Amino acid sequence: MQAMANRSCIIRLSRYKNALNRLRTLNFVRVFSDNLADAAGVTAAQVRKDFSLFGITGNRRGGYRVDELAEQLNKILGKDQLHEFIVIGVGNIGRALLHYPGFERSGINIAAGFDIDPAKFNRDSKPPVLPLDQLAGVIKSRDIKLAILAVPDYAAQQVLELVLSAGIRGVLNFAPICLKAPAGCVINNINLETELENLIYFVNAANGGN
Amino acid sequence: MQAMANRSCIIRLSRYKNALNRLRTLNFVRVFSDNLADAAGVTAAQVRKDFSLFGITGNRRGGYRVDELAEQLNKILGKDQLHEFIVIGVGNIGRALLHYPGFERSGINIAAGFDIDPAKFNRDSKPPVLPLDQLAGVIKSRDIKLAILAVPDYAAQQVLELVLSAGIRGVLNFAPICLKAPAGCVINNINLETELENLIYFVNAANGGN
DNA sequence: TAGATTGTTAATCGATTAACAATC
DNA sequence: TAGATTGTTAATCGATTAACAATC
Repeated sequence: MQAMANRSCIIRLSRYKNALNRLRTLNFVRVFSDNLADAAGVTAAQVRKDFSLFGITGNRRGGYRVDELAEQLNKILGKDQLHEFIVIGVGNIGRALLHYPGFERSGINIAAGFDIDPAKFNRDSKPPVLPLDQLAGVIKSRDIKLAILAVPDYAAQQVLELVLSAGIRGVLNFAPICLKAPAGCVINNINLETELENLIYFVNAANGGN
Repeated sequence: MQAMANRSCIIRLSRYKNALNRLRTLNFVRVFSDNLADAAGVTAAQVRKDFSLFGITGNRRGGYRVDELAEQLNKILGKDQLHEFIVIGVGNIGRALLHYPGFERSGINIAAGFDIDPAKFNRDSKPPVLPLDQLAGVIKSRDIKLAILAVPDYAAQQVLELVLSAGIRGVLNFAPICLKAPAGCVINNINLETELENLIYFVNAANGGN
């Protein structure tokens, strides 16, 4: 249906969606590209361009209906269905994600955590924490397609291959190593150290650095 | 000295730097733009272009010396000095970051955590967790310029203003709201829900969606 | 209708890539 | 020297922005 959208475009759609949700709680009925642009920190032309890419149309003169627009964006972003994730590696970051309260209200469910350390196992916790050798079984029996990787760098590549062979199609990787996505699989990397280095660079550039 | 580098460019520099560190442990002496390109998932031309932006030169025919290059990248990325951060909001994410082991070995020190909940206070823990009203004092007395924000969305804007007025110049924001950077201050946002939505979109686009 | 906003096309801008002379 | 790789310029590519006719 639509042409190819890149990562930046989809991130903007998420921002528009979040802005709309706020407008919805304020009982707004209509919104203009101008308003969404302000909320998302982009230009109005960009908003309309993004919408046109997905065939989203408004009303010349009357803008967009908040509820209709929210529904269309939700559908594009998969918010109209529940998504099940697993978390692999229950260390600092993994544990935080297992219990992150923001996921529940946004259609994201953490089915289970996995670790190699028996001290971390807990079959009865809210998302259970299970041994790694049960990973393939859980993925297959519950048909899970999405995983969050929060293992140490030296284990990341091996664990990646394990989850991919078990049927995972998308991975959000927190391990501090840049994993490459094989064909038919999507990998997004979040590297905390890199993010901080980035911040440090631009703070230096803005202040001392110039 | 150098022209303006954008976020993508600096992220690539971090990747080159990480690749170099791995080469260093393997006792490599020289490296070619080609090798770094493979490691970072970019083209060799991109590597040389990035270097040229920062006046980094190699040896026509002999590539780059691993140790020299690593040193130059480290300097650009501020790895030649220790950086002190504070963490505001000691919930799931905040607590994970307070104790994230990866920071220590990369020149990043978490000076303290802050929260409003007295149950979280702990003056004696490794990074201490202090009440919010001590925030301005700590920032000023230790001349801290960098903060990680991990508070709920409704508190984020207010806390941002608090830390900025206390002297913070750079913020890594995990609160699920897009904070805008006033002039002279850098804000990088990491929105976990947005990241997962992004992943979901591209997994759908790669499989069902087409 | 008159006025305001969309949807889309064309222009601009910036970043990536290709190419190749310089040179180690 | 001959061969290989850099450093840089020019070409390409893609994304953002501007502009404006369509139209509610």
